[in-house]
Amino acid sequence: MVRLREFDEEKVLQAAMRVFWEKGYEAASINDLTSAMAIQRPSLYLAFGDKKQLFETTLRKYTQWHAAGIRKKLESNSSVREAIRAYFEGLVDEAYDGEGSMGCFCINTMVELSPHDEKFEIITREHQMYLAVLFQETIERGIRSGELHQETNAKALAQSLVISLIGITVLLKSRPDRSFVDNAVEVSLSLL
Amino acid sequence: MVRLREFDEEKVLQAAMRVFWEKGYEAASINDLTSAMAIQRPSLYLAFGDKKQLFETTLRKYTQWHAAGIRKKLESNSSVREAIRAYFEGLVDEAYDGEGSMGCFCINTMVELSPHDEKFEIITREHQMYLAVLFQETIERGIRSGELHQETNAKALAQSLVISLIGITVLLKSRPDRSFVDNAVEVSLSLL
DNA sequence: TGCTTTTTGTACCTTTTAGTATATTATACT
DNA sequence: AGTATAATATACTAAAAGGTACAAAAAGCA
Repeated sequence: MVRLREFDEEKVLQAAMRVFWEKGYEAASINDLTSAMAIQRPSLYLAFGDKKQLFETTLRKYTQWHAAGIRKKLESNSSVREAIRAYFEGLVDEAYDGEGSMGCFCINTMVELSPHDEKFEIITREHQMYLAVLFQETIERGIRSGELHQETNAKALAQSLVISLIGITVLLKSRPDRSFVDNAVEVSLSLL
Repeated sequence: MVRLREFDEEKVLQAAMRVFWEKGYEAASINDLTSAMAIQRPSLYLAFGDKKQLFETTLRKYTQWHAAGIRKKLESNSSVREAIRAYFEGLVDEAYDGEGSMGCFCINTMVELSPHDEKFEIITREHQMYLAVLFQETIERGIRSGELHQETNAKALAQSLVISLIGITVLLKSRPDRSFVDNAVEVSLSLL
Protein backbone atom coordinates (compact mmCIF):
# COMPACT_ATOMS: atom_id res chain seq x y z
CA MET A 1 0.00 0.00 0.00
CA VAL A 2 0.63 3.65 -0.42
CA ARG A 3 3.04 6.35 -1.28
CA LEU A 4 6.71 5.62 -0.73
CA ARG A 5 9.50 7.81 0.62
CA GLU A 6 10.95 10.12 -1.96
CA PHE A 7 14.32 10.38 -0.23
CA ASP A 8 17.12 7.90 0.35
CA GLU A 9 17.21 7.36 4.10
CA GLU A 10 20.91 6.54 4.01
CA LYS A 11 21.79 9.75 2.18
CA VAL A 12 19.72 12.09 4.29
CA LEU A 13 21.06 10.53 7.47
CA GLN A 14 24.56 11.13 6.22
CA ALA A 15 23.67 14.76 5.54
CA ALA A 16 22.22 15.10 9.03
CA MET A 17 25.31 13.49 10.53
CA ARG A 18 27.48 16.01 8.80
CA VAL A 19 25.48 18.91 10.19
CA PHE A 20 25.59 17.60 13.76
CA TRP A 21 29.24 16.70 13.40
CA GLU A 22 30.19 20.17 12.19
CA LYS A 23 27.96 22.30 14.42
CA GLY A 24 27.20 20.16 17.43
CA TYR A 25 23.77 19.36 18.81
CA GLU A 26 22.70 22.73 20.16
CA ALA A 27 24.01 24.87 17.34
CA ALA A 28 22.37 22.71 14.66
CA SER A 29 18.86 23.97 14.01
CA ILE A 30 16.04 22.03 12.42
CA ASN A 31 16.32 24.40 9.49
CA ASP A 32 20.01 23.57 9.09
CA LEU A 33 19.08 19.92 9.10
CA THR A 34 16.19 20.04 6.66
CA SER A 35 18.25 22.18 4.28
CA ALA A 36 21.17 19.78 4.30
CA MET A 37 18.92 16.73 4.11
CA ALA A 38 16.78 18.32 1.41
CA ILE A 39 13.57 17.14 3.01
CA GLN A 40 10.66 18.97 4.57
CA ARG A 41 10.30 19.48 8.26
CA PRO A 42 7.37 17.09 8.83
CA SER A 43 9.16 14.40 6.86
CA LEU A 44 12.05 14.68 9.24
CA TYR A 45 9.86 14.29 12.30
CA LEU A 46 7.89 11.46 10.75
CA ALA A 47 10.91 9.50 9.61
CA PHE A 48 13.37 10.14 12.43
CA GLY A 49 11.53 11.43 15.47
CA ASP A 50 12.60 14.60 17.21
CA LYS A 51 15.96 16.33 17.13
CA LYS A 52 17.50 14.23 19.91
CA GLN A 53 16.43 10.97 18.32
CA LEU A 54 17.79 12.02 14.96
CA PHE A 55 21.04 12.97 16.65
CA GLU A 56 21.27 9.60 18.33
CA THR A 57 20.63 7.79 15.06
CA THR A 58 23.36 9.71 13.28
CA LEU A 59 25.79 9.23 16.16
CA ARG A 60 25.25 5.46 16.14
CA LYS A 61 25.84 5.40 12.41
CA TYR A 62 29.00 7.39 12.95
CA THR A 63 30.46 5.14 15.61
CA GLN A 64 29.90 2.07 13.44
CA TRP A 65 31.47 3.68 10.41
CA HIS A 66 34.35 5.09 12.48
CA ALA A 67 35.15 1.82 14.22
CA ALA A 68 35.05 -0.08 10.95
CA GLY A 69 37.46 2.41 9.40
CA ILE A 70 39.94 2.13 12.24
CA ARG A 71 39.73 -1.65 12.29
CA LYS A 72 40.44 -1.77 8.58
CA LYS A 73 43.42 0.56 8.83
CA LEU A 74 44.90 -1.34 11.76
CA GLU A 75 44.52 -4.66 9.95
CA SER A 76 45.91 -3.38 6.68
CA ASN A 77 49.56 -3.52 7.69
CA SER A 78 51.41 -6.62 8.77
CA SER A 79 53.66 -4.51 10.97
CA VAL A 80 51.77 -3.45 14.05
CA ARG A 81 54.08 -0.52 14.69
CA GLU A 82 53.64 0.68 11.14
CA ALA A 83 49.87 0.24 11.25
CA ILE A 84 49.50 2.32 14.37
CA ARG A 85 51.99 4.90 13.19
CA ALA A 86 50.18 5.22 9.87
CA TYR A 87 46.89 5.72 11.64
CA PHE A 88 48.16 8.51 13.87
CA GLU A 89 50.13 10.19 11.12
CA GLY A 90 47.14 10.01 8.83
CA LEU A 91 45.09 11.91 11.37
CA VAL A 92 47.69 14.63 11.60
CA ASP A 93 48.25 14.85 7.85
CA GLU A 94 44.54 15.28 7.30
CA ALA A 95 44.39 18.11 9.80
CA TYR A 96 47.18 20.06 8.13
CA ASP A 97 46.21 19.35 4.53
CA GLY A 98 44.33 22.38 3.28
CA GLU A 99 41.04 22.93 5.03
CA GLY A 100 41.72 20.84 8.09
CA SER A 101 39.74 17.87 9.34
CA MET A 102 36.40 17.76 11.10
CA GLY A 103 37.62 16.00 14.21
CA CYS A 104 35.57 13.19 15.70
CA PHE A 105 31.80 13.33 16.07
CA CYS A 106 31.92 11.00 19.07
CA ILE A 107 34.48 13.11 20.90
CA ASN A 108 32.43 16.23 20.23
CA THR A 109 29.43 14.47 21.73
CA MET A 110 31.41 13.33 24.77
CA VAL A 111 32.17 16.94 25.49
CA GLU A 112 28.80 18.47 24.64
CA LEU A 113 26.24 15.90 25.75
CA SER A 114 27.71 13.08 27.83
CA PRO A 115 27.91 15.10 31.04
CA HIS A 116 24.19 15.95 30.82
CA ASP A 117 22.62 12.92 29.20
CA GLU A 118 23.28 9.39 30.35
CA LYS A 119 22.27 7.91 27.00
CA PHE A 120 25.13 9.67 25.27
CA GLU A 121 27.48 9.00 28.14
CA ILE A 122 26.91 5.31 27.46
CA ILE A 123 27.14 5.47 23.67
CA THR A 124 30.35 7.45 23.74
CA ARG A 125 31.91 5.37 26.51
CA GLU A 126 31.21 2.13 24.70
CA HIS A 127 32.70 3.46 21.51
CA GLN A 128 35.93 4.43 23.24
CA MET A 129 36.06 1.06 24.96
CA TYR A 130 35.61 -0.61 21.60
CA LEU A 131 38.43 1.41 20.10
CA ALA A 132 40.63 0.37 23.01
CA VAL A 133 39.83 -3.27 22.26
CA LEU A 134 40.76 -2.76 18.62
CA PHE A 135 44.12 -1.34 19.61
CA GLN A 136 44.61 -4.08 22.17
CA GLU A 137 43.97 -6.80 19.62
CA THR A 138 46.40 -5.14 17.27
CA ILE A 139 49.07 -4.96 19.94
CA GLU A 140 48.46 -8.60 20.85
CA ARG A 141 48.95 -9.50 17.23
CA GLY A 142 52.31 -7.74 17.39
CA ILE A 143 53.25 -9.66 20.51
CA ARG A 144 52.35 -12.98 18.89
CA SER A 145 54.32 -12.15 15.79
CA GLY A 146 57.35 -11.26 17.87
CA GLU A 147 57.35 -7.64 16.71
CA LEU A 148 56.58 -6.41 20.23
CA HIS A 149 58.07 -7.54 23.52
CA GLN A 150 56.43 -10.48 25.19
CA GLU A 151 55.97 -8.53 28.45
CA THR A 152 54.08 -5.66 26.82
CA ASN A 153 50.91 -4.77 28.73
CA ALA A 154 48.66 -4.78 25.71
CA LYS A 155 45.54 -3.55 27.48
CA ALA A 156 47.11 -0.65 29.32
CA LEU A 157 49.04 0.39 26.27
CA ALA A 158 45.93 0.28 24.10
CA GLN A 159 44.01 2.40 26.59
CA SER A 160 46.83 4.88 26.63
CA LEU A 161 46.74 5.07 22.84
CA VAL A 162 43.03 5.86 22.95
CA ILE A 163 43.76 8.66 25.39
CA SER A 164 46.43 10.02 23.04
CA LEU A 165 44.05 9.74 20.12
CA ILE A 166 41.44 11.79 21.95
CA GLY A 167 43.98 14.34 23.11
CA ILE A 168 45.41 14.82 19.63
CA THR A 169 42.00 15.06 18.01
CA VAL A 170 40.91 17.73 20.45
CA LEU A 171 44.13 19.72 20.40
CA LEU A 172 44.06 19.83 16.59
CA LYS A 173 40.92 21.94 16.83
CA SER A 174 43.04 24.81 18.11
CA ARG A 175 45.44 24.42 15.15
CA PRO A 176 48.71 24.23 17.09
CA ASP A 177 52.12 24.12 15.44
CA ARG A 178 52.45 20.83 13.69
CA SER A 179 55.59 20.07 15.65
CA PHE A 180 53.55 19.97 18.85
CA VAL A 181 51.39 17.15 17.55
CA ASP A 182 54.23 15.41 15.75
CA ASN A 183 56.23 15.29 18.96
CA ALA A 184 53.31 13.91 20.90
CA VAL A 185 52.72 11.22 18.29
CA GLU A 186 56.38 10.28 18.35
CA VAL A 187 56.38 9.94 22.12
CA SER A 188 53.21 7.85 22.07
CA LEU A 189 54.63 5.52 19.45
CA SER A 190 57.85 5.16 21.40
CA LEU A 191 55.87 3.12 23.90
CA LEU A 192 55.39 0.29 21.40
CA MET B 1 30.09 60.74 40.54
CA VAL B 2 26.96 58.72 40.61
CA ARG B 3 25.44 55.47 41.63
CA LEU B 4 27.84 52.56 42.02
CA ARG B 5 27.51 48.91 40.99
CA GLU B 6 25.55 46.87 43.45
CA PHE B 7 27.27 43.64 42.48
CA ASP B 8 30.80 42.37 42.90
CA GLU B 9 32.18 42.05 39.40
CA GLU B 10 34.53 39.27 40.44
CA LYS B 11 31.73 37.20 41.96
CA VAL B 12 29.27 37.57 39.12
CA LEU B 13 31.96 36.73 36.58
CA GLN B 14 32.72 33.61 38.52
CA ALA B 15 29.03 32.71 38.44
CA ALA B 16 28.91 33.32 34.69
CA MET B 17 32.03 31.23 34.20
CA ARG B 18 30.42 28.36 36.02
CA VAL B 19 27.35 28.50 33.79
CA PHE B 20 29.38 28.54 30.57
CA TRP B 21 31.68 25.88 31.91
CA GLU B 22 28.82 23.55 32.78
CA LYS B 23 26.52 24.13 29.81
CA GLY B 24 28.76 25.43 27.05
CA TYR B 25 28.24 28.57 25.03
CA GLU B 26 25.16 27.66 23.00
CA ALA B 27 23.24 25.89 25.73
CA ALA B 28 23.75 28.72 28.24
CA SER B 29 20.93 31.24 27.87
CA ILE B 30 21.00 34.82 29.04
CA ASN B 31 18.37 33.83 31.59
CA ASP B 32 20.65 31.10 32.94
CA LEU B 33 23.39 33.67 33.23
CA THR B 34 21.42 36.44 34.90
CA SER B 35 19.92 33.96 37.36
CA ALA B 36 23.30 32.59 38.36
CA MET B 37 24.88 36.02 38.45
CA ALA B 38 21.92 37.47 40.33
CA ILE B 39 21.88 40.59 38.22
CA GLN B 40 19.36 41.98 35.79
CA ARG B 41 19.62 41.57 32.08
CA PRO B 42 20.51 45.17 31.19
CA SER B 43 23.16 45.21 33.91
CA LEU B 44 24.79 42.25 32.22
CA TYR B 45 24.85 43.93 28.83
CA LEU B 46 26.04 47.21 30.28
CA ALA B 47 28.83 45.71 32.33
CA PHE B 48 30.04 42.89 30.09
CA GLY B 49 28.81 43.44 26.54
CA ASP B 50 26.97 40.74 24.66
CA LYS B 51 26.97 37.01 25.27
CA LYS B 52 30.12 36.30 23.25
CA GLN B 53 32.09 39.05 24.99
CA LEU B 54 31.01 37.81 28.39
CA PHE B 55 32.01 34.32 27.39
CA GLU B 56 35.43 35.51 26.31
CA THR B 57 35.94 37.39 29.56
CA THR B 58 35.08 34.35 31.65
CA LEU B 59 37.25 32.08 29.50
CA ARG B 60 40.25 34.38 29.92
CA LYS B 61 39.69 34.41 33.67
CA TYR B 62 39.51 30.65 33.60
CA THR B 63 42.74 30.11 31.72
CA GLN B 64 44.62 32.40 34.11
CA TRP B 65 43.21 30.67 37.15
CA HIS B 66 43.75 27.22 35.66
CA ALA B 67 47.35 27.87 34.65
CA ALA B 68 48.16 29.33 38.05
CA GLY B 69 46.71 26.26 39.74
CA ILE B 70 48.73 23.85 37.64
CA ARG B 71 51.90 25.87 38.09
CA LYS B 72 51.44 25.85 41.83
CA LYS B 73 50.83 22.11 41.97
CA LEU B 74 53.81 21.33 39.78
CA GLU B 75 56.07 23.52 41.91
CA SER B 76 54.80 22.17 45.21
CA ASN B 77 56.78 18.95 45.12
CA SER B 78 60.54 18.69 44.97
CA SER B 79 60.25 15.41 43.10
CA VAL B 80 59.23 16.09 39.55
CA ARG B 81 57.89 12.60 39.06
CA GLU B 82 55.80 12.90 42.18
CA ALA B 83 54.53 16.35 41.24
CA ILE B 84 53.32 15.22 37.83
CA ARG B 85 51.92 11.99 39.21
CA ALA B 86 50.05 13.86 41.92
CA TYR B 87 48.59 16.21 39.36
CA PHE B 88 47.28 13.45 37.11
CA GLU B 89 46.04 11.32 39.98
CA GLY B 90 44.32 14.33 41.51
CA LEU B 91 42.37 14.82 38.31
CA VAL B 92 41.25 11.21 38.32
CA ASP B 93 40.41 11.16 42.01
CA GLU B 94 38.26 14.23 41.60
CA ALA B 95 36.34 12.63 38.76
CA TYR B 96 35.51 9.52 40.76
CA ASP B 97 34.83 11.22 44.09
CA GLY B 98 31.06 11.55 44.40
CA GLU B 99 29.54 13.87 41.86
CA GLY B 100 32.41 13.87 39.38
CA SER B 101 34.38 16.82 38.13
CA MET B 102 33.43 19.52 35.67
CA GLY B 103 36.23 18.88 33.22
CA CYS B 104 38.08 21.79 31.70
CA PHE B 105 36.37 24.91 30.42
CA CYS B 106 39.14 25.53 27.90
CA ILE B 107 38.89 22.04 26.45
CA ASN B 108 35.13 22.40 26.16
CA THR B 109 35.68 25.62 24.26
CA MET B 110 38.25 24.04 21.97
CA VAL B 111 35.65 21.53 20.95
CA GLU B 112 32.63 23.83 20.74
CA LEU B 113 33.98 27.13 19.43
CA SER B 114 37.57 26.92 18.19
CA PRO B 115 36.67 25.31 14.86
CA HIS B 116 34.21 28.13 14.08
CA ASP B 117 35.75 31.19 15.69
CA GLU B 118 39.37 32.17 15.26
CA LYS B 119 39.40 34.24 18.44
CA PHE B 120 38.74 31.16 20.52
CA GLU B 121 41.05 29.05 18.42
CA ILE B 122 43.82 31.43 19.46
CA ILE B 123 42.89 31.68 23.13
CA THR B 124 42.62 27.93 23.55
CA ARG B 125 45.78 27.20 21.56
CA GLU B 126 47.83 29.64 23.58
CA HIS B 127 46.58 28.15 26.81
CA GLN B 128 47.59 24.64 25.78
CA MET B 129 50.97 25.93 24.66
CA TYR B 130 51.41 27.59 28.01
CA LEU B 131 50.57 24.39 29.83
CA ALA B 132 53.14 22.59 27.71
CA VAL B 133 55.73 25.16 28.76
CA LEU B 134 54.83 24.62 32.41
CA PHE B 135 55.34 20.89 32.05
CA GLN B 136 58.54 21.43 30.10
CA GLU B 137 59.99 23.66 32.81
CA THR B 138 59.08 21.07 35.39
CA ILE B 139 60.75 18.31 33.43
CA GLU B 140 63.85 20.47 32.95
CA ARG B 141 63.98 21.01 36.68
CA GLY B 142 63.98 17.23 37.07
CA ILE B 143 66.80 16.91 34.57
CA ARG B 144 68.87 19.53 36.38
CA SER B 145 68.31 17.85 39.73
CA GLY B 146 69.36 14.50 38.32
CA GLU B 147 65.96 12.94 38.92
CA LEU B 148 65.40 12.50 35.17
CA HIS B 149 67.84 11.29 32.53
CA GLN B 150 70.04 13.89 30.96
CA GLU B 151 68.93 12.87 27.44
CA THR B 152 65.23 13.36 28.14
CA ASN B 153 63.51 15.39 25.41
CA ALA B 154 61.77 17.78 27.77
CA LYS B 155 59.77 19.62 25.16
CA ALA B 156 58.39 16.59 23.35
CA LEU B 157 57.62 14.85 26.59
CA ALA B 158 55.82 17.89 27.93
CA GLN B 159 53.73 18.18 24.78
CA SER B 160 52.87 14.52 25.07
CA LEU B 161 51.76 15.07 28.65
CA VAL B 162 49.45 17.86 27.55
CA ILE B 163 47.93 15.53 24.98
CA SER B 164 47.39 12.91 27.68
CA LEU B 165 45.87 15.52 29.96
CA ILE B 166 43.38 16.51 27.30
CA GLY B 167 42.59 12.92 26.42
CA ILE B 168 41.99 11.95 30.03
CA THR B 169 39.88 15.01 30.75
CA VAL B 170 37.66 14.31 27.76
CA LEU B 171 37.36 10.58 28.29
CA LEU B 172 36.33 11.12 31.92
CA LYS B 173 33.16 12.78 30.64
CA SER B 174 31.94 9.37 29.52
CA ARG B 175 32.63 7.92 32.97
CA PRO B 176 34.73 4.92 31.92
CA ASP B 177 35.94 2.25 34.33
CA ARG B 178 38.51 3.81 36.57
CA SER B 179 41.03 1.18 35.55
CA PHE B 180 40.97 2.52 32.00
CA VAL B 181 42.13 5.95 33.12
CA ASP B 182 44.47 4.60 35.78
CA ASN B 183 46.22 2.47 33.20
CA ALA B 184 46.59 5.39 30.82
CA VAL B 185 48.02 7.57 33.59
CA GLU B 186 50.47 4.86 34.53
CA VAL B 187 51.67 4.48 30.94
CA SER B 188 52.06 8.24 30.54
CA LEU B 189 54.07 8.52 33.74
CA SER B 190 56.28 5.62 32.70
CA LEU B 191 57.77 7.97 30.11
CA LEU B 192 59.37 10.12 32.81
C1' DT C 1 -11.02 3.14 -11.45
C1' DG C 2 -11.52 4.28 -6.90
C1' DC C 3 -10.20 3.58 -2.04
C1' DT C 4 -6.82 3.53 1.54
C1' DT C 5 -2.70 4.84 3.44
C1' DT C 6 1.38 7.34 4.02
C1' DT C 7 4.36 11.07 2.62
C1' DT C 8 4.72 15.71 1.40
C1' DG C 9 4.24 20.95 1.41
C1' DT C 10 2.41 25.05 3.44
C1' DA C 11 1.34 27.30 7.08
C1' DC C 12 1.04 27.71 11.55
C1' DC C 13 1.74 27.44 16.93
C1' DT C 14 4.03 28.25 21.32
C1' DT C 15 8.09 29.11 23.65
C1' DT C 16 12.42 30.85 24.01
C1' DT C 17 16.07 33.37 22.28
C1' DA C 18 19.34 37.59 22.32
C1' DG C 19 19.12 42.18 22.91
C1' DT C 20 17.00 47.05 24.15
C1' DA C 21 13.88 51.37 25.39
C1' DT C 22 12.45 53.65 29.17
C1' DA C 23 11.54 55.17 33.42
C1' DT C 24 13.17 54.96 38.16
C1' DT C 25 16.42 54.81 41.71
C1' DA C 26 20.55 55.83 44.08
C1' DT C 27 24.91 58.13 44.69
C1' DA C 28 28.88 61.71 44.29
C1' DC C 29 29.92 66.31 43.61
C1' DT C 30 28.66 71.35 43.48
C1' DA D 1 19.85 70.54 49.00
C1' DG D 2 19.93 70.00 44.18
C1' DT D 3 21.81 68.28 40.06
C1' DA D 4 24.25 65.30 37.03
C1' DT D 5 25.26 60.66 36.16
C1' DA D 6 25.11 55.91 35.99
C1' DA D 7 22.98 51.55 37.43
C1' DT D 8 18.85 49.37 38.12
C1' DA D 9 14.08 47.08 37.18
C1' DT D 10 10.20 46.41 34.25
C1' DA D 11 8.69 45.63 30.16
C1' DC D 12 9.20 45.14 25.62
C1' DT D 13 10.85 43.76 20.67
C1' DA D 14 11.91 40.96 16.71
C1' DA D 15 13.71 36.83 15.36
C1' DA D 16 14.41 32.11 15.74
C1' DA D 17 13.72 27.93 18.07
C1' DG D 18 11.37 23.12 18.13
C1' DG D 19 7.39 20.98 16.89
C1' DT D 20 2.61 20.14 14.57
C1' DA D 21 -2.26 20.58 11.95
C1' DC D 22 -4.03 20.02 7.86
C1' DA D 23 -4.79 19.62 3.19
C1' DA D 24 -2.86 17.99 -1.15
C1' DA D 25 -0.50 14.40 -3.54
C1' DA D 26 1.05 9.91 -4.72
C1' DA D 27 1.20 4.96 -4.87
C1' DG D 28 -0.39 -0.06 -3.83
C1' DC D 29 -4.40 -2.89 -3.90
C1' DA D 30 -9.24 -4.18 -4.56
